[in-house]
Amino acid sequence: MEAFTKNVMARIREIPTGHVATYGQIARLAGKPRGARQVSRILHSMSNKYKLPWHRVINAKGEIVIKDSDRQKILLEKEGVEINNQMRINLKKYQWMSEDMDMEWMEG
DNA sequence: CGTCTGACGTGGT
DNA sequence: TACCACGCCAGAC
Repeated sequence: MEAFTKNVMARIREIPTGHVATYGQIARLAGKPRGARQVSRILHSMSNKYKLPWHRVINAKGEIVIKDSDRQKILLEKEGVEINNQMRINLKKYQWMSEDMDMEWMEG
């Protein structure tokens, strides 16, 4: 298994309950800014085996895009994350602000 | 090895 | 805001 893959799993475990992170965010934290797709692959193949909080990872638009979206929606709602009918989450409100993103909210 | 496949991101329209 | 095209790169085969 690649070091990157291990990093990704470690980062996913750091996502706090009640918050979400995007695939790209996890990829950056794990050292590969362009590795978002790999994060999705890792989730798909390892989340079961390694018991990862896979439901806390969504795309950059704040949407749940997987087939089993209802399952993910339920898991997130149990943690207090609001999701609308379009399977969308308010990232401003629920995104996990990890160390590499401390400039995000300075734009205004 | 070479080729294909995504639970994605970004920039252009 | 929504949609499209293209780049990305670890695994499966």
